[in-house]
Amino acid sequence: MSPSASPASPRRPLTDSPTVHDQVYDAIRQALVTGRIAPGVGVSLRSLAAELGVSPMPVRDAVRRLVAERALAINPANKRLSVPSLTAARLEQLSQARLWIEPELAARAASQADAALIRALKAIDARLDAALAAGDVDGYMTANHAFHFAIYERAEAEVLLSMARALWLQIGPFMRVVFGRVGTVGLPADRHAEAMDALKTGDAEAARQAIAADLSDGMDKMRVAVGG
Amino acid sequence: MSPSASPASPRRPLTDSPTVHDQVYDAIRQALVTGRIAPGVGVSLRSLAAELGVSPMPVRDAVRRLVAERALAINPANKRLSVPSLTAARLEQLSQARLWIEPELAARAASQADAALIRALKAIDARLDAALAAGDVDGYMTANHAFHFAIYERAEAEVLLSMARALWLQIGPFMRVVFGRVGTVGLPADRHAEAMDALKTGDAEAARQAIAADLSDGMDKMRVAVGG
DNA sequence: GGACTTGCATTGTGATCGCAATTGCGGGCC
DNA sequence: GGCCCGCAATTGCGATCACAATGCAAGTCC
Repeated sequence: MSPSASPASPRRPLTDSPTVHDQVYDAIRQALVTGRIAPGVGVSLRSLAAELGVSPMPVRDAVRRLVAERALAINPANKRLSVPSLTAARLEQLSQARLWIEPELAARAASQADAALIRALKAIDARLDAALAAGDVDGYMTANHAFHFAIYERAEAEVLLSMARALWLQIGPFMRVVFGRVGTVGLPADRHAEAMDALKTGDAEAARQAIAADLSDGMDKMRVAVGG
Repeated sequence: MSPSASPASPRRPLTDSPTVHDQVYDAIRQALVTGRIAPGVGVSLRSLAAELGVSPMPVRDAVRRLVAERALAINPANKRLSVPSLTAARLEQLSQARLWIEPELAARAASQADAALIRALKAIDARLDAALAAGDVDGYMTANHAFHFAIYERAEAEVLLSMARALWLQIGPFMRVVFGRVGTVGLPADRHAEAMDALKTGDAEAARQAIAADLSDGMDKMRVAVGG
């Protein structure tokens, strides 16, 4: 694979406003969340760089960042990197962490919510339903992510928010497994309606419960998809 | 800054077994935890590299890693990096996260504890007391860190363990503030004894309570040091 | 005398080069 | 025919170079 062999589609004006590093980071992040990089298989730094049309340097930086966020794993012996394998133990720990952090963020956001947030959430939820009806897995997952973090960002809790981001990044491959096996059907958005109601009335505890229930629903599905 | 130290020295004991990146990472990490880098002041990549006698490249990698772990912050405008400032909101969030994750790790470790662990903990606690008596702040903090993570590593929960590590890294500067103002006195190690007893008997709930109490003690002190 | 502007030094970023180590594979040997 | 050794390609790591942007400071003009 020669470095000058793929200027076809990935050759983009990468040097716009953000740095190349950020673009590479987002690209790999997206590839991870959408499951384009299968867990277990090893990927090489140079191949990624060639695929993105940049030098290995920003790729290395992005990979280090993702490794620090536990979204990528690196074999100590090989030094080769791969996606962490999906084990029941990992899923259980990630679920437990999410079940504490994310309801907390929702509860904090309840006191900060306003009409604009509710409107934005309704719009996102509409996109989510549309993607669900169309069987658009990527669209559903994007909208679901947007819905949750539109809430969480209102909590004004930067530390917890960054932890939630890291958890979503790690649990992305699991989500892909869910939709790959059981499909997008059977994932009701009722919890989202409950969450929006709670935010509208500023009820922190109700928001906490709604998000906790939403997470539990999704994680139960992941559990059956992974564990058996 | 004196880059004439050894910018091009071909043979250094640095290239032993671990990589230069890891050494730089550990060096900056230690500097952060021990408070050698004061919060708010900006540090430069090249100055760090010159100080460590390496090229800016592994320093950049290490800094990216630390930024991803929220141990360092980077100004979006300046692009210059600094230690995150110590705010009450940050401390409160970090405390809340620790209060959930670390007792959980202790509880999980309770079922895995054996005599060897207890012996190791006793040795660490002895070093801790010695440092406390001698007024050795660095020694105390090192021993305290070792005590907690000797327990946590027994939990066999890699995800939660890495989260705990990141939290300690972020809360390090706060700890330095505590010892800079109120000194090392008045930090009883009784909770450590409680924790060891709980681990010895395999009592998960007692271990959880002991670690939670230990954290609460320390964080109360940080709270008064920062907020008041 | 004070504020603005212009010049230089410094910083972060990205690319290319060189090096050591590991992997994969082909040929030679038993 | 199977196993083992050795060579080549690939990979990651670190250094150096080059460039754009920012910070700082001295000089200049009002």
